[in-house]
Amino acid sequence: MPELPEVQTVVNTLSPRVTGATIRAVTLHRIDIVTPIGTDLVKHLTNRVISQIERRGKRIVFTLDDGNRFFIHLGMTGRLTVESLDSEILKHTHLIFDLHDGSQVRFRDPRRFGGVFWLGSDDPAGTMGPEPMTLRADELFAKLKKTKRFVKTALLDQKLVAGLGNIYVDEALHAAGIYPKLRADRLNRQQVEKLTVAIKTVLKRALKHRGSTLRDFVDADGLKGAFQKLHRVYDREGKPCLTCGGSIKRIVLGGRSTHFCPKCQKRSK
DNA sequence: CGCGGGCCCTGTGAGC
DNA sequence: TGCTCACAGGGCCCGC
Repeated sequence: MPELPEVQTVVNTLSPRVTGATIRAVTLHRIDIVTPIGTDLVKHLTNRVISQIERRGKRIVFTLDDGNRFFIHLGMTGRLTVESLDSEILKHTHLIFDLHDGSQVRFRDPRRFGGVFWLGSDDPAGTMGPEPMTLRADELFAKLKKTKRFVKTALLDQKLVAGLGNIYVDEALHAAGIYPKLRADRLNRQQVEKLTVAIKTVLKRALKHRGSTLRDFVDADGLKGAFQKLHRVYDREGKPCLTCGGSIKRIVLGGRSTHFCPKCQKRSK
C-alpha cells in the first residue's frame, strides 16, 4: 500500500489534526506491534504533546514535547486515521491515542507488516538512503554503480533511496524508458539522468492525486487516493501501453510483480 | 559481504 | 454457493 506519496498524504492529512495535540490516553491492543520488544509505549506517550509529525522514507515520524521520537510504519495494509469516539472500532485496530479534543488516532493493520517503532533520541532516518524528491543524478549514478542487481530490485532497496516501492519503481522505469532487468551498474549517465527526473515526476503527480488506492490505502480522513487511475504500467498486464500501444508485460523479480512495456523499455541500451 | 529466497500475516478474488 | 489457491503497496533474516 504505502509508498512515499501515500505516506506523505497520510502525514498531510494527519498533521493539522494532531500537531500540538495532547495524548490523554493510549490503548495498545497488541504489544507485539511495538519495537523494541518490551517498550512501555503507554508510559512514554501518555500526557505528552505531539509537537511535530513528518515523513522520512516510508516512516511517519512523531516528535514529542519531551524531544523523544517514535515512528509508525504502515507495512502493506496499515491505516492511520483520525476518528470520533463513537465510530466503530474495526477488527485489527492495534493502537489508539485519545486526544484532548475528544478525537482518536487509530492504527489498524490486518497483516501486521507495519508497526510502531520507539526511537527515543535515535535518528529517524536510521540507515535509510536519500529522499528521492531531492535526489541528484550523480548521487544515484554512484549508488547504482555499486550493485549488480536488477535496477528494479536496487530501487526497492530503502538503503539506496528511501520511499520508493513496487508501484512507483515500475512507473518511474517506464517513464524513463528503462528495462527493469537491466543490471543497475550498467546504466549510463543519460539513463540515470532520465531516471532521476522520472522518479520525481511520477512521485509529484502521485502526490497531487493523494496516492494510489489498490485496495487498502486511505489517508487520515479515510479518503482513498486517485492515482491508481493514472498508472501507466502497474497492474495493467495485457493492457495497451498508453505511450506506444504495445502490450504491458508482467514478470516476477525478487518475488515482486514487475510491470513494463517491452517496446518502450527495451532490453538493449 | 552482497544478494536471493523464505518468511512474517490476513483478506480477497479468481477459478474450479 | 463454497472451497482452494495465488497473490497483495514491505522488509527482516538467513544461508550461500
